[in-house]
Formats: sequence, C-alpha cells, structure tokens
Amino acid sequence: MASSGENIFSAREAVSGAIAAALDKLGIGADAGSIMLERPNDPSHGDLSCNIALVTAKKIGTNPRKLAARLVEGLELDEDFIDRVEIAGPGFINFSFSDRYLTGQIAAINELGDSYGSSNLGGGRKVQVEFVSANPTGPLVIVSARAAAIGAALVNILKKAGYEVETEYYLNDAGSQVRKLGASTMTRFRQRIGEDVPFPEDGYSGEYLVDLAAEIPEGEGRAWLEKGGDEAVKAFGDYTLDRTITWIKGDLEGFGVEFDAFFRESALYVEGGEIEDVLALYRDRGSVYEEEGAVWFRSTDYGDEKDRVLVRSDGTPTYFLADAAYHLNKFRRGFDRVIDIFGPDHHGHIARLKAASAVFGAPDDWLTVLTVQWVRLMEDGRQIKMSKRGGEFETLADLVTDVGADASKFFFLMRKINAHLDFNLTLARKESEENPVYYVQYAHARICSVISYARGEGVESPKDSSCVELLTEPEEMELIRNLVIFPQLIEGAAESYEPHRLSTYGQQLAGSFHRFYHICRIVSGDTRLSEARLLLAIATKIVLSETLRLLGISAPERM
RNA sequence: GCGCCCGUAGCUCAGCUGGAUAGAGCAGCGGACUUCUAAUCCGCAGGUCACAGGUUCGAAUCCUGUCGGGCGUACCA
Repeated sequence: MASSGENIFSAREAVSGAIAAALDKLGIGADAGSIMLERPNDPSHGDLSCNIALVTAKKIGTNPRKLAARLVEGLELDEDFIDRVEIAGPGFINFSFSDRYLTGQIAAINELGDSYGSSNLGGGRKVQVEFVSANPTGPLVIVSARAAAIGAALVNILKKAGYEVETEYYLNDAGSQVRKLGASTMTRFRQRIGEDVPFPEDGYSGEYLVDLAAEIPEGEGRAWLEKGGDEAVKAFGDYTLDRTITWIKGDLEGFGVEFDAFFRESALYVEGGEIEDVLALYRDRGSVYEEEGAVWFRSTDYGDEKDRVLVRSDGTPTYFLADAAYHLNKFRRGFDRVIDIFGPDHHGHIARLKAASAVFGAPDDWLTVLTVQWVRLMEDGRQIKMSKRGGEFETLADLVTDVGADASKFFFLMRKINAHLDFNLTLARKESEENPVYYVQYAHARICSVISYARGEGVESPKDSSCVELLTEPEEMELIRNLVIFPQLIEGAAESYEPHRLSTYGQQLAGSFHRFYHICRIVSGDTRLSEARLLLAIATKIVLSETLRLLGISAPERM
C-alpha cells in the first residue's frame, strides 16, 4: 500500500491523468495545465472537482453537461482510489475518494512521520529571506513582531517545500539616523551629569535612552564627550548601537525567532565594498548621470516612476545606494531567489529596488518584496500611538509578557500579510484563554493524553495496519480528509508566500479532531477498532505538531 | 494630483489564484461531562461580499469608475 510521499498524491494524479487520456480519446487537445482539480466546498460534491467540460465545451461547440458525459464514459479510473464519479451542476465532474484509499493514508502518514508533507517543489534552490530589519534605534515594536512571526513561518514552509533557505536581518548601523541616535544618548548623558542642555528636536525621546545613558560609566562618558563634535557623537552612537542590537537579538530570542545572519550596513562602506562596486557597475552600464552636483540612477529605464539620487551633492551616499549595494551583495552570494519582507512604510522602495537589481543582471523574479501592513494596537478602545521618537509604544517584549509568544504569533499568522490588523490588547490579555491558538494546542495535548491512556489500557499501534478498514464514521472520514490535503496545503502556502493558510488549516484540523474525539470513543472493548482509531490519532498528532512547528508555535503535550 | 494596500456577519478575520447554497472565532440565545482532557462538542440567530457598471457558462475573487480607510510619493532612514 501507500508508503511514500508520492503515493499521497497518486489519487489526484491518477485522476488528472485519466481525464487527459479521456480528452485525448475524444480528439480534444487539452494542454495539461488546463486540467484543474479543485476541492469543492460542499462535501457532497466529492473530493475533487473538475471544470474541464465547462471550460472547453464552448470551444468545440457543445454543451458542458454533454461533454462531461462523454468524458466520463471514456474515463478509466483505478477503483482503489476513486469509487464515485458524478456529473453535477452546470457540468462539473466530481470524484470521490474511496474509503480504502483514505484509510490507507493513515499508515502512509505514520510511516513518513514528520516528513509527511515535505516536497521537492523548491528543488533545493537557494532562497534568502530578509525580514524584520528594523533600525537599531530602540527595542522592537509590534509591527516587527508581526514581520518576525510571518518571516519565520514562511521560512519553515519554504524549507518544508524543498527550498534551501537562509535568513537575514539587515542592520542599518550607518547613516544619519544613527547619528541622531548617538546625539540623543549624548544629550541624555549630559543631562544626567547635570548639564542643562536641550534635547535635540528630532532626537529619540523614548525613556529607554535615559535608562541607557544612566548605565554609562561616568568616567567613560566624560571621556567620550571630551573628543568633541562628531567623534563624541560617534562614541555615544557606537555604544548605543551595541546596546540596542543586543536588545533586538534578545527580543527576537524571547519571541523564538532566529536568524542565520545579521548583515551590517556599515560592511558595505569598507574599501572595495559593494558601495564602490555598485557605483562602478552602474557607470559601466550607463545607468547613472550627474545633475546639480548629485549622482543619479536612471531607474526610470527599469520602470520606476522617477530617477533616484545615489550620491548627494555633498558627496554622501543615500540610503538607496546602500540598499542597491546590499542587494548586489546578495546577488553575488548566489541566491536563486531573494525575498524581502518590508514594513508598510517602505513599499515605495519596491520599484527602485527592482530597478537596481535589474541593472546587475538579476532576473525579473529574483527579488520578491512582501509588504506587511500595519498593526494598530488597540487598548480600551483607543489606539496606542507607536513611535520610537515619540517614545510611547508597545514593544515586542511587552507583547510576549502580556499575551505570550505562541498566542501573539498565532494571532499575527491568522491574517493575510497585506491586510491591516487591529490587535486588541485588552481582549488579548483578558481573553487569552479564548484565543484560537489554545484550541489548536489543546487538540494536540488531548491526543497526547489519549495515546498514553490507550497504552495504559494495553492498546498499541499494531504492526499490521489493516484494521483501519474499520474506520467508517463520518467524523473519522472527515478527519482523514483533512490529513490528506496537508501536502498540497504546504505547496500552496509556499508558492503564494501565505503562511496564514497554515493557521486556518490548524484550526480546521483541530476542529475535525475534536469532533472525532467527541463522537468516536478511541479506547473501547473492540481491540481492532481501538487500534485503528489510535493510528488515526497518531497520524493527526503528526500533522498537527508539524503544522504548529511550521508556524513557530509550541505543541504542548499537556495543558 | 499620482502610486501601492485594504473595504466580507455586531466585532476580529478566512474564503485554497474565476466555481456550485459566502465560512470560522468572539459576542448573544439554548443544549451536552458518574466513561479516553468541558481550554471540548451540538443547535439557533446573524449577510445588498462598500457602491455602480463591465468581462463569461459562472465574479467576494478579474477590468473600469465612484466612495471610504491606511501608507507612500525627499539630495530622511
């Protein structure tokens, strides 16, 4: 019987193959891609639905139902897989999996274990996912938490789908924002030692800099001040960066999100670094020109709406130049594909970044930019303003303390990334027990509990899995159907970069398990039936814990 | 002004790349534990998919326009 990953798909492939053959018999040349098999919403419409008759009928001058009838007549299907074929509605051809096929998948899943759902869709291609990348000017805030949850889940999914993935955090440790940060800390330090100095108008006014300045050994701080001017600002800036980067790493660790690499913007500015290279390369390609003393990039040649400045008239490089250089660096590292996850305030960069990449020869689909939309934090019905400069914000660390990493991750991953999100803190705190994440985790804990109970009662997984034929209840079949769609779900989530599909699925799967558990007693006097249900529970545990793992959420054994 | 994203139940959101009668959770109402975890299950109620056209066998989904919200539109980062 089914024992490898391929066999999980074989029913589906068998059906599309049979349809293609039947079309061929009728002399209708249909390209393979036009045969679509969908999973109907309504279970009475079977497990797979084909609309090919609807699509092609007009082309060959007949009506869809007639064409469907002729197609079905010519279908040769393996009855081990499909036991019912029906023409329905305007001309859909609906296929139902046989119970034998479905129950057979339980053994296949148990044999594959954690690798169930893995595929070779990616073919080992190298993908880099860059995310969070918030400026190191303070603790991470909520929108970064959302990006972290999404990025980490996407990475897990891509790996599962056969991509080789590296994660990276881009640290903007150069440029004027860092100067401001240094100046802000310096001012806080001077205020601390009793100097009456005004705080810079565009400085970072958050309390955390006061605290940070308080921790600077006084002698050291005074020594930095004596350097004077830019040197002093730089000394305070370096100190502050060191601390904020440590915070950021700690926050991410507390959230359970790891990065393979932290790439420092300052590394681009070294002698022989990509800043120089990208300018030279663009000059070679004739993509730059000088105007009013500044160096411009002709990004309009590549579809951007206006040209962009690379080097200001005062000779300093722009943020965009650094970004272009950074992407040249990524390109040279040999990634087949690069995914940047941006915050909502950076979506204007997409066109110019694509332009920048095109010049150094990156294919159109090399760079994908995903935009994570804002999170509005609501508390007691009012929106909390979030601004590092304004100083009032909810940090990622606060969120972890308030509602926990698992719950907040699940919350973020329930939504499409490009939709705005209202995070109701009051509700999340007060009703964290109502959070859907517990529903999914509880199903897992329940399974663990019942498995150990079964063992205590002497029910073990049988060597021979033929007992699964005893599974016939609707709740059993519904649960198996949900297990069977898992591999396809992974591929869909990987192709569309939509990790939220897994959280929806997790709820659906947990729901079908809870219903099964409620209706079907697992450990009963009927040993063979108990064994069969135990096998089903184990298969569910595998898929559920894998789903949670991909989402970056723990799968507790007891709750 | 121009560009991108969004508008689905009272609230927060799904809707599998154009399919059949648009689904969950929360909130509301009513039921189910002397038996494997009640953080569970079952039922009821809740909708002009912002609005108007268009494309076609078929539209919440694609196109155009309007309205509403967010973001961007720097020789800031």
